[in-house]
Amino acid sequence: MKISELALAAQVSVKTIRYYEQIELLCAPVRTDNGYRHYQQKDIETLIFIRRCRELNIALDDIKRLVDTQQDPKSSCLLVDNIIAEQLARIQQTQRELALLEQSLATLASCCKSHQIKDCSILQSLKSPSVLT
Amino acid sequence: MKISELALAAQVSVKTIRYYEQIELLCAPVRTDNGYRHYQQKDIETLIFIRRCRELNIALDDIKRLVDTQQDPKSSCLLVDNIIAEQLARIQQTQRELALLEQSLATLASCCKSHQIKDCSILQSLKSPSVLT
DNA sequence: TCTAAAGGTTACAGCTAGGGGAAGGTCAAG
DNA sequence: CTTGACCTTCCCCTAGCTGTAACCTTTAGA
Repeated sequence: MKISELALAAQVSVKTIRYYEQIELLCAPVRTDNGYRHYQQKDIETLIFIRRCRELNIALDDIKRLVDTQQDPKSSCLLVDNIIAEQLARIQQTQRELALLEQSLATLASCCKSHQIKDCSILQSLKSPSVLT
Repeated sequence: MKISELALAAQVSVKTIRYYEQIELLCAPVRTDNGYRHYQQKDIETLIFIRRCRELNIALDDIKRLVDTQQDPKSSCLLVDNIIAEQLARIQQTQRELALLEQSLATLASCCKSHQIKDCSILQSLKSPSVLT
């Protein structure tokens, strides 16, 4: 199948497919006589797997490791477990940070009762250190 | 004062100060005879303001608008209110997305009881569409 | 048969918000 | 006089793509 057909089947853009090949996340496919990339059914599965991982916000480097791991059916699950666990930990950490940000912003958003810049409590707060400590 | 002194006073790296000047977020300072940048007291305040905004994850473009707005003390607070409100909305949206991600990852992390890749439930789940729908 | 649109190819630039490091000029202390 | 710390400009690097240009191939319609 051609690249646009793979893109449609896996719900990934043509640009992205070529990018994945460039960073060697996807193997370079055979070419037809006219130089067009020619893909196999198996590539759809791989690409869908990659898309799922991306939807979980897993970094391309880690996805590469996951794809490689699957080449050897006898290898251990440890790598897989670790990548998922670390990703979960990262997301939880980000959530904690965003919760603090949300607090600060919510406080800030509700503090301005003025209409002119010179009296704006938001700007006052951003100039003094009280907001973020 | 010299750039390193400004950097210390505002708790921002020298690199970052030069970058802010380059993107015209900070005004280019006067130069001393040897070509060194020479800053005023006022620059410390501006830079601290910018740093506070960055700590709230506000984009440099928006910060630029906030800095510009402060030049005219008679202008309205609307812009300020909007930027803060939009930033709050963005962060809340990201929080909702991360909560979904966390769910998926947590489910995934706990599902693998195998030790070999070929039986790994995590990989199985990532190949089937069930995880993310 | 000619032509125009649609789709393929490569290569380069750009996005955020800076960080790293090279090559060279300047300044103060010992 | 030299050494080390600091200053300058310049360009490349990050992640994960997306946009654009220039060019080639295939396909459908007049």
